Amino acid sequence: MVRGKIQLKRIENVASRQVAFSKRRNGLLKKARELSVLCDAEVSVIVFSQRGRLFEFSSHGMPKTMDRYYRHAKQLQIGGSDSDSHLQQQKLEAASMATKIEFLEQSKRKLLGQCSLSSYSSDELQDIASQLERSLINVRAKKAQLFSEQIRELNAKERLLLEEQARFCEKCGAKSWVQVTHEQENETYFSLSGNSSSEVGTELLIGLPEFRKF
Amino acid sequence: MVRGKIQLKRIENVASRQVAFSKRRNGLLKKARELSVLCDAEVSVIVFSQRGRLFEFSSHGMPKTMDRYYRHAKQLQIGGSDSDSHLQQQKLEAASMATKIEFLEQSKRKLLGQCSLSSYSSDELQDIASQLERSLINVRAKKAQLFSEQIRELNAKERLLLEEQARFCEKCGAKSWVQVTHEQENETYFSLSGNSSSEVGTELLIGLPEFRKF
DNA sequence: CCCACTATATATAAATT
DNA sequence: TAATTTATATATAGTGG
Repeated sequence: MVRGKIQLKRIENVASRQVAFSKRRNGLLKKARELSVLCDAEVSVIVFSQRGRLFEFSSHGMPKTMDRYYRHAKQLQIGGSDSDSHLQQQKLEAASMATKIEFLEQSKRKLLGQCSLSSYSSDELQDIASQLERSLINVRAKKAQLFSEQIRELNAKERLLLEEQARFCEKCGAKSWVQVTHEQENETYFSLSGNSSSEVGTELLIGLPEFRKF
Repeated sequence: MVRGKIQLKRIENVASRQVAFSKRRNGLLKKARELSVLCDAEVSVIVFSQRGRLFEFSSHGMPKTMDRYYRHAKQLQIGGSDSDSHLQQQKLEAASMATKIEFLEQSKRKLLGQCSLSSYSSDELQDIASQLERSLINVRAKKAQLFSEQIRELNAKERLLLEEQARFCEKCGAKSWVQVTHEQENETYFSLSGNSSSEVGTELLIGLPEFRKF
């Protein structure tokens, strides 16, 4: 900008960088305010300095803008299904993927220390990843099967108990409280045990620790 | 700025306003990019035009920055918390979460293996792998917890049945077949439900060959 | 960290095409 | 409607407090 064009790359000198940050940050926020006022637009700017200090401008309030941003993104995804929108979808997905990768990179530092898989080749790591995927499916299937068996056993036993109890009741001419409640709740409790394992993906993502926080 | 200072107020002429919006919007986004690159800062800009079109810049990914913003705001809030700022926090959190959901759902398919992962670096693949690993654990824990709860319910019900039946037996002076078999098998079948449910999955998983590799 | 100065690069309002 | 030009306002790197 002055006395020598700047290069569009990180300023290496720390002091210069800090000064430039201060000036340009103010400039950016000023421009943002001008844009919002002059052109009647909704503008939000978020800036984090290297040391984590927050600077912001928001013409309509940050939550409102963030909310609108979310709704806009959602709309784009739902959008029509012409031939062209497929390309857009691809682009969106690619962008999302990059975003997701950033998330993973970020959460790595937070949640895990560095382990030493970095010596593996890309292909090897890909193999590991897909293997883990298959493992997940196998494990889930196996576990589901095991638990389902247990539950089936319990159900069978309970049926026996109920039948026997029914016989007792017949003899005694009374109806037990337990029998009544069981009839009410049986359906709800055991509907899960028979489901398939094909929806691994959804559950997997939902299970992400970072994701849970929100 | 040119040929007459601008006033910091809405441009009334519609055409002029739109032209100004286009130019200033580009300028703002450029400045934002420059700030992020030159000063190594995390910068996000969201602009909605009057007609609702979205323009954005985000140096580190919009969800990440929104997430960081939310967490930062939350931190600040710890000091004084009036009822209004709490509501705003809720909204912020919701918006942040929703955006994150959007991005995660969009990228779900790709991450879970339908695209070739070979274009990613070793580190990135490592992230994905360990994320899957941790996700696996979470999913497993959740499932185990769910099933354990079911089993615990069943056990509780069965105890009730048995007690009631015992009372019947007392009256009738007989011992039922079901009661006998239950006494034999109770230990084996139901040992899971008594102790902590979180360990069920781990034991299961460690026993599987696929998991050992990681 | 912020302020002030200055020389220059950039941004942009308005006119033109 | 959008690109190009022009003239001027603004932003800002470098410098010194």
